[in-house]
Amino acid sequence: MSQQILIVEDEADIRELLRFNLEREGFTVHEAADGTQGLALARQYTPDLVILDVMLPGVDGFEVCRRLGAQSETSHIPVLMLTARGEEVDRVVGLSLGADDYVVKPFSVRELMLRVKAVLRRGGRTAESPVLERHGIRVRTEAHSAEVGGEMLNLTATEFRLLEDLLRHAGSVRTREQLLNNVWGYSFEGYARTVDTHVRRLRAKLGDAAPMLETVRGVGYRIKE
Amino acid sequence: MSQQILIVEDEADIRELLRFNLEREGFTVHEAADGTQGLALARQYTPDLVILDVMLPGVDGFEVCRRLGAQSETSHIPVLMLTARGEEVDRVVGLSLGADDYVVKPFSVRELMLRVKAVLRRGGRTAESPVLERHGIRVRTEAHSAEVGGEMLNLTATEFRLLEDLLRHAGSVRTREQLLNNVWGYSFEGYARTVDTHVRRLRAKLGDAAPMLETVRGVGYRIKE
DNA sequence: AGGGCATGTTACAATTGCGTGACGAAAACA
DNA sequence: TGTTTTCGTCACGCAATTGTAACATGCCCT
Repeated sequence: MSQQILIVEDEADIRELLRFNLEREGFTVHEAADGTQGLALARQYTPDLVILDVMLPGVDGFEVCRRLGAQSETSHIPVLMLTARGEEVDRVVGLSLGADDYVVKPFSVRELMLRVKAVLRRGGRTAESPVLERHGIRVRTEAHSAEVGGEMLNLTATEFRLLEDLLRHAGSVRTREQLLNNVWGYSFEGYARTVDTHVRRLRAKLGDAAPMLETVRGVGYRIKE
Repeated sequence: MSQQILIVEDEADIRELLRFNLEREGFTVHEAADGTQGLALARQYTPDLVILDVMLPGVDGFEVCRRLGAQSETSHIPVLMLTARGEEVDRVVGLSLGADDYVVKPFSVRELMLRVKAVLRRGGRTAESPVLERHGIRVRTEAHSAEVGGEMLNLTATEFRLLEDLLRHAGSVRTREQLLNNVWGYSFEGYARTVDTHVRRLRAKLGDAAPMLETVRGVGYRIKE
Protein backbone atom coordinates (compact mmCIF):
# COMPACT_ATOMS: atom_id res chain seq x y z
CA MET A 1 0.00 0.00 0.00
CA SER A 2 1.53 3.25 -1.09
CA GLN A 3 1.59 6.22 1.19
CA GLN A 4 -1.20 8.74 0.84
CA ILE A 5 -0.71 12.46 0.61
CA LEU A 6 -3.39 15.10 0.76
CA ILE A 7 -2.81 18.42 -0.97
CA VAL A 8 -4.82 21.38 0.26
CA GLU A 9 -4.14 24.26 -2.07
CA ASP A 10 -6.40 26.62 -3.97
CA GLU A 11 -4.20 27.20 -7.01
CA ALA A 12 -4.94 24.47 -9.49
CA ASP A 13 -1.61 24.55 -11.28
CA ILE A 14 0.33 24.09 -8.09
CA ARG A 15 -1.91 21.18 -7.16
CA GLU A 16 -1.18 19.69 -10.56
CA LEU A 17 2.51 20.25 -10.21
CA LEU A 18 2.56 18.53 -6.86
CA ARG A 19 0.35 15.68 -7.97
CA PHE A 20 2.55 14.84 -10.95
CA ASN A 21 5.70 14.84 -8.94
CA LEU A 22 4.32 12.99 -5.96
CA GLU A 23 2.78 10.34 -8.13
CA ARG A 24 6.03 9.97 -9.96
CA GLU A 25 7.56 9.17 -6.59
CA GLY A 26 4.94 6.53 -6.01
CA PHE A 27 2.59 8.32 -3.63
CA THR A 28 -1.19 8.25 -3.82
CA VAL A 29 -2.48 11.80 -4.03
CA HIS A 30 -5.72 13.44 -2.97
CA GLU A 31 -6.54 17.05 -3.73
CA ALA A 32 -8.62 19.66 -2.01
CA ALA A 33 -9.15 23.21 -3.23
CA ASP A 34 -10.15 24.72 0.11
CA GLY A 35 -9.99 24.13 3.81
CA THR A 36 -13.40 22.58 4.31
CA GLN A 37 -12.86 20.07 1.57
CA GLY A 38 -9.40 19.41 2.94
CA LEU A 39 -10.71 18.52 6.36
CA ALA A 40 -13.35 16.27 4.85
CA LEU A 41 -10.82 14.37 2.77
CA ALA A 42 -8.45 14.13 5.70
CA ARG A 43 -11.21 12.46 7.71
CA GLN A 44 -12.03 10.18 4.83
CA TYR A 45 -8.53 8.98 3.96
CA THR A 46 -6.40 9.69 7.05
CA PRO A 47 -3.42 10.44 4.81
CA ASP A 48 0.18 9.95 5.85
CA LEU A 49 0.97 13.56 5.15
CA VAL A 50 -0.91 16.76 4.42
CA ILE A 51 0.61 19.46 2.25
CA LEU A 52 -1.17 22.59 3.29
CA ASP A 53 -1.18 26.06 1.81
CA VAL A 54 -1.48 28.83 4.34
CA MET A 55 -3.51 31.13 2.13
CA LEU A 56 -6.82 29.46 1.48
CA PRO A 57 -10.28 30.78 0.74
CA GLY A 58 -12.74 30.16 3.55
CA VAL A 59 -11.16 28.15 6.33
CA ASP A 60 -7.51 29.09 6.11
CA GLY A 61 -4.39 26.99 6.47
CA PHE A 62 -3.67 27.31 10.12
CA GLU A 63 -7.28 26.79 11.07
CA VAL A 64 -7.16 23.58 9.08
CA CYS A 65 -3.96 22.67 10.85
CA ARG A 66 -5.53 23.25 14.24
CA ARG A 67 -8.62 21.21 13.47
CA LEU A 68 -6.53 18.41 12.02
CA GLY A 69 -4.72 18.18 15.32
CA ALA A 70 -7.95 18.26 17.32
CA GLN A 71 -9.82 15.78 15.22
CA SER A 72 -7.41 12.92 15.71
CA GLU A 73 -5.96 13.16 19.17
CA THR A 74 -4.46 9.74 19.00
CA SER A 75 -2.76 9.70 15.62
CA HIS A 76 -0.93 12.84 14.65
CA ILE A 77 -0.94 13.55 10.93
CA PRO A 78 2.26 15.26 9.72
CA VAL A 79 1.68 18.59 8.04
CA LEU A 80 3.93 20.34 5.56
CA MET A 81 3.05 24.00 5.24
CA LEU A 82 3.37 26.04 2.06
CA THR A 83 3.85 29.68 2.83
CA ALA A 84 4.56 32.74 0.77
CA ARG A 85 7.31 35.04 1.88
CA GLY A 86 6.12 37.65 4.29
CA GLU A 87 3.62 35.37 5.93
CA GLU A 88 5.83 35.02 8.94
CA VAL A 89 3.00 35.24 11.38
CA ASP A 90 0.93 32.64 9.67
CA ARG A 91 3.93 30.44 9.60
CA VAL A 92 4.69 30.88 13.25
CA VAL A 93 1.14 30.22 14.33
CA GLY A 94 0.96 27.28 11.96
CA LEU A 95 4.01 25.68 13.44
CA SER A 96 2.81 26.16 16.97
CA LEU A 97 -0.35 24.37 15.91
CA GLY A 98 1.40 21.23 14.86
CA ALA A 99 2.91 21.66 11.42
CA ASP A 100 6.05 19.59 11.01
CA ASP A 101 7.84 21.58 8.41
CA TYR A 102 7.26 24.36 5.99
CA VAL A 103 8.46 25.39 2.55
CA VAL A 104 8.57 28.92 1.29
CA LYS A 105 6.94 29.67 -2.05
CA PRO A 106 8.08 29.77 -4.74
CA PHE A 107 9.66 26.46 -3.88
CA SER A 108 11.98 24.19 -5.77
CA VAL A 109 10.30 20.93 -6.65
CA ARG A 110 13.32 18.92 -5.63
CA GLU A 111 13.49 20.65 -2.33
CA LEU A 112 9.85 19.98 -1.63
CA MET A 113 10.17 16.33 -2.51
CA LEU A 114 13.08 16.00 -0.16
CA ARG A 115 11.13 17.56 2.66
CA VAL A 116 8.14 15.37 2.02
CA LYS A 117 10.34 12.33 2.36
CA ALA A 118 12.11 13.76 5.38
CA VAL A 119 8.88 14.41 7.23
CA LEU A 120 7.57 10.97 6.41
CA ARG A 121 10.81 9.36 7.44
CA ARG A 122 11.22 11.06 10.75
CA GLY A 123 7.63 11.09 11.86
CA GLY A 124 5.11 9.03 10.12
CA ARG A 125 2.16 8.31 12.30
CA THR A 126 4.26 7.87 15.38
CA ALA A 127 5.80 11.30 15.40
CA GLU A 128 7.94 12.05 18.35
CA SER A 129 8.16 15.65 19.35
CA PRO A 130 10.85 17.23 17.22
CA VAL A 131 13.09 18.78 19.80
CA LEU A 132 16.51 19.90 18.78
CA GLU A 133 19.07 20.30 21.50
CA ARG A 134 22.77 20.92 21.73
CA HIS A 135 24.84 22.49 24.46
CA GLY A 136 21.81 23.52 26.44
CA ILE A 137 20.26 25.24 23.47
CA ARG A 138 16.87 23.67 23.05
CA VAL A 139 14.46 24.32 20.19
CA ARG A 140 11.00 22.86 20.14
CA THR A 141 9.94 23.21 16.53
CA GLU A 142 6.28 22.49 17.16
CA ALA A 143 5.97 24.90 20.03
CA HIS A 144 8.15 27.31 18.12
CA SER A 145 10.06 28.08 21.24
CA ALA A 146 13.73 28.20 22.09
CA GLU A 147 15.47 28.17 25.42
CA VAL A 148 18.99 28.23 26.78
CA GLY A 149 19.49 26.38 30.00
CA GLY A 150 15.82 26.62 30.83
CA GLU A 151 15.69 30.31 30.08
CA MET A 152 13.19 31.20 27.35
CA LEU A 153 14.52 33.17 24.39
CA ASN A 154 12.52 35.88 22.71
CA LEU A 155 13.46 35.29 19.09
CA THR A 156 12.03 36.84 15.97
CA ALA A 157 10.73 34.59 13.21
CA THR A 158 13.92 34.90 11.18
CA GLU A 159 16.16 34.32 14.15
CA PHE A 160 14.20 31.24 15.04
CA ARG A 161 14.47 29.73 11.60
CA LEU A 162 18.16 30.52 11.50
CA LEU A 163 18.76 28.81 14.81
CA GLU A 164 16.61 25.91 13.76
CA ASP A 165 18.59 25.38 10.57
CA LEU A 166 21.92 25.64 12.32
CA LEU A 167 20.84 23.29 15.05
CA ARG A 168 19.41 20.81 12.60
CA HIS A 169 22.82 20.68 10.97
CA ALA A 170 24.78 20.89 14.19
CA GLY A 171 28.41 20.00 13.64
CA SER A 172 28.29 20.91 9.96
CA VAL A 173 29.18 24.25 8.53
CA ARG A 174 26.33 26.06 6.85
CA THR A 175 27.39 28.45 4.13
CA ARG A 176 25.68 31.78 3.76
CA GLU A 177 24.21 30.53 0.55
CA GLN A 178 22.71 27.48 2.19
CA LEU A 179 21.30 29.58 4.95
CA LEU A 180 19.84 32.07 2.52
CA ASN A 181 18.17 29.26 0.61
CA ASN A 182 16.74 27.51 3.61
CA VAL A 183 15.92 30.36 5.90
CA TRP A 184 15.12 33.16 3.50
CA GLY A 185 13.97 31.13 0.50
CA TYR A 186 15.09 30.92 -3.09
CA SER A 187 13.51 34.14 -4.20
CA PHE A 188 15.40 36.25 -1.72
CA GLU A 189 17.37 38.82 -3.64
CA GLY A 190 19.67 40.08 -1.07
CA TYR A 191 23.05 40.65 0.26
CA ALA A 192 24.80 37.59 1.69
CA ARG A 193 25.99 39.53 4.70
CA THR A 194 22.45 39.86 5.88
CA VAL A 195 23.15 36.47 7.38
CA ASP A 196 25.97 37.95 9.43
CA THR A 197 23.72 40.52 10.97
CA HIS A 198 21.16 37.95 11.98
CA VAL A 199 23.86 35.71 13.38
CA ARG A 200 25.00 38.59 15.45
CA ARG A 201 21.50 39.27 16.75
CA LEU A 202 21.04 35.61 17.47
CA ARG A 203 24.31 35.45 19.37
CA ALA A 204 23.31 38.41 21.46
CA LYS A 205 20.17 36.58 22.51
CA LEU A 206 21.91 33.26 23.08
CA GLY A 207 23.83 34.78 25.98
CA ASP A 208 26.15 32.24 27.58
CA ALA A 209 25.58 29.79 24.76
CA ALA A 210 26.74 32.28 22.11
CA PRO A 211 30.21 30.73 21.76
CA MET A 212 28.57 27.52 20.60
CA LEU A 213 27.67 29.31 17.39
CA GLU A 214 31.02 29.39 15.67
CA THR A 215 32.22 31.39 12.72
CA VAL A 216 34.13 29.35 10.18
CA ARG A 217 36.07 32.02 8.43
CA GLY A 218 35.74 31.99 4.67
CA VAL A 219 33.01 29.37 4.79
CA GLY A 220 30.04 30.05 7.01
CA TYR A 221 28.67 29.31 10.46
CA ARG A 222 28.00 26.25 12.55
CA ILE A 223 26.83 25.04 15.90
CA LYS A 224 29.60 23.10 17.60
CA GLU A 225 29.42 19.35 17.47
CA MET B 1 37.38 20.01 -15.18
CA SER B 2 34.62 22.54 -14.98
CA GLN B 3 31.02 21.53 -15.21
CA GLN B 4 29.28 21.91 -18.53
CA ILE B 5 25.90 23.45 -19.03
CA LEU B 6 23.83 23.41 -22.18
CA ILE B 7 21.38 26.23 -22.82
CA VAL B 8 18.52 25.51 -25.20
CA GLU B 9 16.70 28.77 -25.77
CA ASP B 10 15.63 30.57 -28.90
CA GLU B 11 15.92 34.12 -27.64
CA ALA B 12 19.49 35.24 -28.18
CA ASP B 13 19.55 37.86 -25.46
CA ILE B 14 18.42 35.40 -22.83
CA ARG B 15 21.10 33.00 -23.98
CA GLU B 16 23.65 35.76 -23.63
CA LEU B 17 22.43 36.68 -20.18
CA LEU B 18 22.70 33.11 -19.02
CA ARG B 19 26.05 32.51 -20.63
CA PHE B 20 27.51 35.59 -19.04
CA ASN B 21 26.36 34.66 -15.56
CA LEU B 22 27.17 30.98 -15.81
CA GLU B 23 30.66 31.60 -17.10
CA ARG B 24 31.24 34.04 -14.32
CA GLU B 25 30.46 31.18 -11.96
CA GLY B 26 33.04 29.02 -13.66
CA PHE B 27 30.82 26.84 -15.81
CA THR B 28 31.52 25.91 -19.41
CA VAL B 29 28.55 26.90 -21.54
CA HIS B 30 27.14 25.53 -24.76
CA GLU B 31 24.25 27.16 -26.61
CA ALA B 32 21.52 25.87 -28.85
CA ALA B 33 18.84 27.99 -30.48
CA ASP B 34 16.35 25.19 -31.09
CA GLY B 35 15.45 21.72 -29.97
CA THR B 36 17.17 19.79 -32.72
CA GLN B 37 20.43 21.57 -32.19
CA GLY B 38 20.01 21.15 -28.45
CA LEU B 39 19.71 17.40 -28.73
CA ALA B 40 22.73 17.26 -31.01
CA LEU B 41 24.86 19.23 -28.58
CA ALA B 42 23.62 17.20 -25.64
CA ARG B 43 24.80 14.08 -27.43
CA GLN B 44 28.10 15.67 -28.29
CA TYR B 45 29.01 17.08 -24.88
CA THR B 46 26.89 15.14 -22.37
CA PRO B 47 26.57 18.25 -20.20
CA ASP B 48 26.08 18.18 -16.45
CA LEU B 49 22.91 20.21 -16.75
CA VAL B 50 20.54 21.37 -19.45
CA ILE B 51 18.67 24.64 -19.15
CA LEU B 52 15.71 24.23 -21.40
CA ASP B 53 13.11 26.69 -22.60
CA VAL B 54 9.65 25.25 -23.02
CA MET B 55 8.72 27.39 -25.99
CA LEU B 56 11.01 26.49 -28.85
CA PRO B 57 10.62 26.59 -32.63
CA GLY B 58 10.45 23.12 -34.16
CA VAL B 59 10.98 20.43 -31.55
CA ASP B 60 9.65 22.02 -28.37
CA GLY B 61 10.96 21.90 -24.86
CA PHE B 62 9.17 18.95 -23.43
CA GLU B 63 9.83 16.87 -26.50
CA VAL B 64 13.52 17.63 -26.04
CA CYS B 65 13.17 16.69 -22.42
CA ARG B 66 11.58 13.39 -23.27
CA ARG B 67 14.21 12.52 -25.85
CA LEU B 68 16.99 13.49 -23.51
CA GLY B 69 15.67 10.99 -21.03
CA ALA B 70 15.30 8.31 -23.67
CA GLN B 71 18.68 8.84 -25.27
CA SER B 72 20.75 8.21 -22.18
CA GLU B 73 19.00 5.66 -20.05
CA THR B 74 22.03 5.07 -17.96
CA SER B 75 23.15 8.55 -17.04
CA HIS B 76 20.33 10.90 -16.22
CA ILE B 77 21.05 14.48 -17.22
CA PRO B 78 19.42 17.03 -14.91
CA VAL B 79 17.09 19.48 -16.64
CA LEU B 80 16.08 22.92 -15.49
CA MET B 81 13.01 24.16 -17.32
CA LEU B 82 12.32 27.75 -18.24
CA THR B 83 8.65 28.43 -18.53
CA ALA B 84 6.71 31.61 -19.19
CA ARG B 85 3.83 32.50 -16.93
CA GLY B 86 0.63 30.93 -18.14
CA GLU B 87 2.35 27.87 -19.54
CA GLU B 88 1.24 25.88 -16.53
CA VAL B 89 0.35 22.86 -18.56
CA ASP B 90 3.69 22.77 -20.24
CA ARG B 91 5.33 23.08 -16.90
CA VAL B 92 3.52 20.14 -15.48
CA VAL B 93 4.11 17.95 -18.47
CA GLY B 94 7.75 18.96 -18.57
CA LEU B 95 8.27 18.04 -14.99
CA SER B 96 6.52 14.75 -15.39
CA LEU B 97 8.91 14.01 -18.22
CA GLY B 98 11.97 14.21 -16.08
CA ALA B 99 12.82 17.84 -15.54
CA ASP B 100 14.33 18.40 -12.16
CA ASP B 101 13.17 21.90 -11.51
CA TYR B 102 11.65 24.85 -13.25
CA VAL B 103 11.96 28.60 -13.17
CA VAL B 104 9.21 30.92 -14.29
CA LYS B 105 10.07 33.69 -16.73
CA PRO B 106 10.82 36.45 -16.18
CA PHE B 107 13.25 34.91 -13.74
CA SER B 108 15.64 36.50 -11.33
CA VAL B 109 19.21 35.76 -12.33
CA ARG B 110 20.20 35.20 -8.75
CA GLU B 111 17.44 32.72 -8.19
CA LEU B 112 18.28 30.85 -11.36
CA MET B 113 21.91 30.57 -10.37
CA LEU B 114 20.93 29.22 -6.99
CA ARG B 115 18.70 26.62 -8.55
CA VAL B 116 21.37 25.61 -11.04
CA LYS B 117 23.73 24.97 -8.19
CA ALA B 118 21.10 23.19 -6.14
CA VAL B 119 20.28 20.81 -8.96
CA LEU B 120 23.93 20.12 -9.66
CA ARG B 121 24.66 19.54 -6.01
CA ARG B 122 21.96 16.95 -5.69
CA GLY B 123 22.24 15.12 -8.97
CA GLY B 124 25.98 15.46 -9.22
CA ARG B 125 27.71 12.56 -10.85
CA THR B 126 30.61 12.98 -8.46
CA ALA B 127 29.28 11.20 -5.43
CA GLU B 128 31.96 12.28 -3.07
CA SER B 129 32.48 10.65 0.26
CA PRO B 130 31.79 12.95 3.15
CA VAL B 131 34.63 11.58 5.24
CA LEU B 132 38.18 11.23 3.97
CA GLU B 133 40.77 9.46 6.04
CA ARG B 134 44.34 8.31 5.68
CA HIS B 135 47.06 7.78 8.24
CA GLY B 136 44.99 9.19 11.04
CA ILE B 137 44.27 12.34 9.09
CA ARG B 138 40.52 12.65 8.97
CA VAL B 139 38.59 15.27 7.02
CA ARG B 140 34.86 15.63 7.26
CA THR B 141 33.95 17.69 4.25
CA GLU B 142 30.46 18.56 5.35
CA ALA B 143 31.45 19.61 8.81
CA HIS B 144 34.47 21.31 7.33
CA SER B 145 36.61 19.92 10.10
CA ALA B 146 39.93 18.14 10.07
CA GLU B 147 41.63 16.15 12.78
CA VAL B 148 44.84 14.20 13.29
CA GLY B 149 44.55 11.31 15.69
CA GLY B 150 41.49 12.80 17.28
CA GLU B 151 43.08 16.20 17.68
CA MET B 152 41.18 18.98 15.91
CA LEU B 153 43.13 21.09 13.46
CA ASN B 154 42.55 24.78 13.08
CA LEU B 155 42.88 25.17 9.34
CA THR B 156 42.14 28.16 7.18
CA ALA B 157 39.75 27.80 4.28
CA THR B 158 42.54 27.42 1.73
CA GLU B 159 44.47 24.96 3.84
CA PHE B 160 41.35 22.92 4.27
CA ARG B 161 40.64 22.74 0.56
CA LEU B 162 44.25 21.85 -0.12
CA LEU B 163 44.22 19.02 2.37
CA GLU B 164 40.88 17.86 1.04
CA ASP B 165 42.18 17.71 -2.51
CA LEU B 166 45.35 15.90 -1.56
CA LEU B 167 43.47 13.43 0.58
CA ARG B 168 40.90 12.83 -2.11
CA HIS B 169 43.73 11.85 -4.42
CA ALA B 170 45.75 10.07 -1.77
CA GLY B 171 48.48 7.98 -3.33
CA SER B 172 48.55 10.05 -6.50
CA VAL B 173 50.80 12.97 -7.10
CA ARG B 174 49.07 16.31 -7.53
CA THR B 175 50.93 18.81 -9.66
CA ARG B 176 50.94 22.45 -8.72
CA GLU B 177 48.84 23.08 -11.79
CA GLN B 178 46.18 20.65 -10.65
CA LEU B 179 46.17 22.03 -7.18
CA LEU B 180 45.88 25.58 -8.41
CA ASN B 181 42.93 24.62 -10.56
CA ASN B 182 41.11 22.63 -7.95
CA VAL B 183 41.90 24.54 -4.82
CA TRP B 184 42.32 28.08 -6.05
CA GLY B 185 40.06 27.92 -9.08
CA TYR B 186 40.58 28.57 -12.74
CA SER B 187 40.50 32.29 -12.45
CA PHE B 188 43.55 32.36 -10.23
CA GLU B 189 46.38 34.03 -12.00
CA GLY B 190 49.25 33.64 -9.70
CA TYR B 191 52.57 32.23 -8.97
CA ALA B 192 52.74 28.44 -8.82
CA ARG B 193 54.95 28.52 -5.77
CA THR B 194 52.08 29.85 -3.76
CA VAL B 195 51.24 26.19 -3.43
CA ASP B 196 54.56 25.52 -1.74
CA THR B 197 53.88 28.08 0.92
CA HIS B 198 50.50 26.63 1.71
CA VAL B 199 51.90 23.12 1.80
CA ARG B 200 54.38 24.30 4.34
CA ARG B 201 51.69 25.92 6.47
CA LEU B 202 49.62 22.80 6.23
CA ARG B 203 52.55 20.62 7.25
CA ALA B 204 53.16 22.76 10.26
CA LYS B 205 49.62 22.21 11.41
CA LEU B 206 49.61 18.50 10.64
CA GLY B 207 52.16 17.92 13.38
CA ASP B 208 53.07 14.25 13.67
CA ALA B 209 51.28 13.46 10.45
CA ALA B 210 53.32 15.95 8.42
CA PRO B 211 55.61 13.31 6.90
CA MET B 212 52.57 11.77 5.25
CA LEU B 213 52.47 14.76 2.94
CA GLU B 214 55.34 14.01 0.62
CA THR B 215 57.12 16.18 -1.87
CA VAL B 216 57.62 14.57 -5.25
CA ARG B 217 60.49 16.48 -6.63
CA GLY B 218 59.93 18.01 -10.02
CA VAL B 219 56.27 17.04 -10.04
CA GLY B 220 54.20 18.08 -7.06
CA TYR B 221 52.87 16.76 -3.77
CA ARG B 222 50.97 13.77 -2.52
CA ILE B 223 49.60 12.06 0.54
CA LYS B 224 51.27 8.67 0.99
CA GLU B 225 49.30 5.67 -0.08
C1' DA C 1 83.00 18.17 -5.18
C1' DG C 2 80.44 21.67 -7.18
C1' DG C 3 76.94 23.81 -10.11
C1' DG C 4 72.25 24.32 -11.11
C1' DC C 5 67.50 23.70 -9.82
C1' DA C 6 63.73 22.60 -6.91
C1' DT C 7 61.94 23.14 -2.62
C1' DG C 8 61.96 24.86 2.34
C1' DT C 9 61.75 28.89 5.27
C1' DT C 10 60.82 33.37 6.80
C1' DA C 11 59.02 37.91 6.70
C1' DC C 12 55.83 41.30 5.15
C1' DA C 13 52.33 44.11 2.94
C1' DA C 14 47.91 43.91 0.73
C1' DT C 15 43.72 41.92 0.85
C1' DT C 16 39.81 39.82 2.63
C1' DG C 17 36.40 38.54 6.00
C1' DC C 18 33.95 39.43 9.88
C1' DG C 19 32.12 41.99 14.09
C1' DT C 20 29.93 46.04 15.32
C1' DG C 21 26.77 49.85 15.68
C1' DA C 22 23.61 52.73 13.31
C1' DC C 23 20.02 53.82 10.11
C1' DG C 24 15.78 53.90 7.24
C1' DA C 25 12.11 51.24 5.49
C1' DA C 26 8.70 48.07 6.05
C1' DA C 27 5.76 45.39 8.76
C1' DA C 28 3.20 44.35 12.90
C1' DC C 29 0.50 46.02 16.39
C1' DA C 30 -2.70 48.72 18.98
C1' DT D 1 -3.71 56.55 12.80
C1' DG D 2 0.65 56.49 15.53
C1' DT D 3 3.90 53.46 17.86
C1' DT D 4 6.93 49.57 18.16
C1' DT D 5 9.34 45.75 16.26
C1' DT D 6 11.77 43.63 12.82
C1' DC D 7 14.52 43.52 8.77
C1' DG D 8 18.03 44.45 5.36
C1' DT D 9 21.81 47.40 4.25
C1' DC D 10 25.77 50.08 5.00
C1' DA D 11 30.28 51.98 6.66
C1' DC D 12 34.02 51.46 9.59
C1' DG D 13 37.80 49.10 11.92
C1' DC D 14 40.23 45.22 13.44
C1' DA D 15 42.37 40.90 12.78
C1' DA D 16 43.16 36.73 10.14
C1' DT D 17 44.51 35.24 5.87
C1' DT D 18 46.93 35.29 1.71
C1' DG D 19 50.26 35.82 -2.13
C1' DT D 20 54.76 37.12 -3.06
C1' DA D 21 59.47 38.06 -2.62
C1' DA D 22 63.93 37.13 -0.87
C1' DC D 23 66.88 34.10 1.06
C1' DA D 24 68.35 29.36 2.73
C1' DT D 25 68.74 24.65 2.18
C1' DG D 26 68.74 20.31 -0.04
C1' DC D 27 68.83 17.19 -4.07
C1' DC D 28 70.59 15.44 -8.40
C1' DC D 29 73.77 15.09 -12.01
C1' DT D 30 78.13 15.29 -14.09
